Amino acid sequence: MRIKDIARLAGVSPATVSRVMNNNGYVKEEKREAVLKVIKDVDYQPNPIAQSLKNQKSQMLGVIVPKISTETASRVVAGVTEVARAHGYQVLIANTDLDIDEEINYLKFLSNKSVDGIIMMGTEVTDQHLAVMDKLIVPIVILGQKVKGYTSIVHNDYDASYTMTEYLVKQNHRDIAFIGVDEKDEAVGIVRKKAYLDCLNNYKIDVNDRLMAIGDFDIDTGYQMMQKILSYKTPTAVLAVTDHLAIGAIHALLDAGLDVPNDVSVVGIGDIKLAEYLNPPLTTVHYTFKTSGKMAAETVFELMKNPEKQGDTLMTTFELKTRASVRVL
Amino acid sequence: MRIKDIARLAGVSPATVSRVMNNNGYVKEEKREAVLKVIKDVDYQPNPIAQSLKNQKSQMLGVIVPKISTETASRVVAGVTEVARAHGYQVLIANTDLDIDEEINYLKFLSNKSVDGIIMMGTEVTDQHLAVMDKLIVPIVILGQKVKGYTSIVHNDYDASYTMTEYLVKQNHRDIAFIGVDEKDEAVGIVRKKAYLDCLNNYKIDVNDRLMAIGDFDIDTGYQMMQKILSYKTPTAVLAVTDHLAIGAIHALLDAGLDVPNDVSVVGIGDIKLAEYLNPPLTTVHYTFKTSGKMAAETVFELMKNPEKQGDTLMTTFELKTRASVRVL
DNA sequence: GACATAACTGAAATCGATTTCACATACACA
DNA sequence: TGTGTATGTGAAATCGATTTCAGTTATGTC
Repeated sequence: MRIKDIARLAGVSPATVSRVMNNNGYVKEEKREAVLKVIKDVDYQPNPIAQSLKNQKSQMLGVIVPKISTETASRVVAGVTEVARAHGYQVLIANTDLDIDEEINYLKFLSNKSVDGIIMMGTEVTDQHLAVMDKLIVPIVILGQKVKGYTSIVHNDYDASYTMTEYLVKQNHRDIAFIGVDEKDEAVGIVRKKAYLDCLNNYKIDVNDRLMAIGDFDIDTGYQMMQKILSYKTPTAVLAVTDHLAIGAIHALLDAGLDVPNDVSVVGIGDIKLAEYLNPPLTTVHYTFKTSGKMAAETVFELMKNPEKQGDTLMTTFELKTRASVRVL
Repeated sequence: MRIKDIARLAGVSPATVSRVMNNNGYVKEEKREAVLKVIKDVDYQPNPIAQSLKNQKSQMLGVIVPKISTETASRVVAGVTEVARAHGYQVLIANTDLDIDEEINYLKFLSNKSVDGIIMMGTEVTDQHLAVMDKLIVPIVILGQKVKGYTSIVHNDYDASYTMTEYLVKQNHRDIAFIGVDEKDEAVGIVRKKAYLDCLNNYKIDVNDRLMAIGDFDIDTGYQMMQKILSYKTPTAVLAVTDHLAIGAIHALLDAGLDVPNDVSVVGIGDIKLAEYLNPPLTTVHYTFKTSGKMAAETVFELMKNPEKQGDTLMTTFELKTRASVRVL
């Protein structure tokens, strides 16, 4: 069913049908009703692709995620889809599976008027990214990393990590181990570590390199890094920069015959869904990822109207979740 | 940059540029090179929307999910995107947030030649669904529920649940409580319960209604249902039809001063990522959701080539994961 | 050298909508 | 009764690609 068919059935021209559908221009009441009746009878829905071509907008938002199957990404996408739907938009998912080249390919592809706006959950933003982003004709919002000149929505990594560290200090911990990730990830790798270091310095606590370990994002890495630290010394507390790393650390401690939190306290960052159901329930920092997704989408719609507003950095809130994985010394 | 511009720059007609891009028809080697050079110089990428309109396919797959932020859904989507990418396809996410009306709206919208194939992760398939699905012109694959006349990919809910129950029986449990969900969800609500009942019957174990509770899908429900069962009697084992329900049950047991597994054994179904890191690690059934997503996508591509093949039911495998949450009596 | 066939090319039609433009009719006001 | 404005309508152009069709040139075969 094309608009031509509707026009024929209603005894009018395609132009009139279009006017009825889009509710603009003059249409005599009788004809309007005739058209609406036909539309209803045959359950006509206009071809969105033809509309996109003519209107020069696709009514689609592109979301580039490093790995859709993570809790963080899927919550962000949930937020984005919610806002998108409210604007009558669809969401196109570009799942890069942590492949940087794919990320750039998708940026190019999506930029190509195939979506009206892009939300990128970045881990690493390279010069290659910037080169492609510079040529983008649709607005883009970066989520999770701060990129100069582009609108970014960042989690308050510094304050979150600082608050978490400070919390341990205030529970009288002094031997606080650190399990982090590679510095390629600016927000998690660099910022969260800096906050840890700054906090220790502010409280005049010696920083001990051998109590610090760096690795990947997964639970296994948390386990191994914890083992590595234990082989040197048993700290009284451990700050892991993600909850998954914290889970790995807890298991390494348990396997080493230590009790959490009685022998060693452990905290994470992120507040994954199951954090409160772990044993012990994990003390961590709660980020509102779904809200970040909503913010990102709303900001993209903002930018679609006012492209010159590009460049702001918005910061999401966080909340300390104190649970049973920390002991007061 | 449109194809016309490329044509002008290369001194040929748009038709020739198209022939070069799509590698069909005759093009003299020199012209081909000239065109390719221009394409490369200006980094030309054809407008996918115009292509979709002309080619009558969008190179997009639509995925309707009840809730993208669940582990199951996001893993399925991960599988779908992987296969889609291999076929040069994009993935459109329709997140219904468990709203049945939205599900039907999306079906209508997507059917409208806006995607070339649909994958629906259904919970409940109503007559309204069927009415819309009947009119669909693009292939559809239903994931997680069996729907007559349509290609479905189902998890082997019956065998999984039966195997899980039988496992408990073989560990000499006889008082096996059951925590299920509403029957609106055919696969989880009906099939998994039937398997439990059949297994008990086959082993001549009396079924006790008061050891069975039905509710929603979340952890809290698991907690409450377990409390309800405990108020009647303390069973020796509990079968929860999802891992989340199992987690809720475990917490209710712990809060009631009972030990898992020494006082009560608990098993789930689904094997969420953290199942093995829970305390105790949860005995459950592992489903390959990402693989299901891949299968679904591959099947859709199959159906795009051979629409007459519609109607098959494919079953995914599962694997019993025996961990420490069960004790031998 | 004649004729068939292959190689090559671009103008124009097409996909399905929207919008401009030109034109027609109705209505108001002097 | 004329003139200006509001109302109403459809033919045709347009969005950016692909493809058919008709026509031209090159190549091969007898």
